[in-house]
Amino acid sequence: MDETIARTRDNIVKKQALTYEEIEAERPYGAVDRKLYVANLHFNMTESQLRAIFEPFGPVELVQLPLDLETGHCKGFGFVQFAKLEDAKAAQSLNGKVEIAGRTIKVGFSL
DNA sequence: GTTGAGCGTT
Repeated sequence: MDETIARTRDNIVKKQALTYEEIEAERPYGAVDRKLYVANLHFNMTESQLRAIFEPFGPVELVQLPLDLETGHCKGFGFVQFAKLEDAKAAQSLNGKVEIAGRTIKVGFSL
């Protein structure tokens, strides 16, 4: 009986681990529901600049600016992930309203 | 050292 319990426990552990990996596989870029896609950025925009723009809405968990490994510059778009969904929704209102380095940024939820 | 719609390397 003890062995059965131990085996069941192991199965539960493995099941949880598998489920976690499945989640990771389905969400390779993290919490997409709390992440905003920010486009029309100036090419020398940096993560700290981007963070500074969105932080007033709430805690920013993650800022990503995919870099072109050839030039080392950002591709002109990025991602801002908030700790709370409500903050992300509030920050979405910046779409078309904020101009940085002469360019009006686009803000929308990540795909 | 340039460009300009779009959804990402870890």
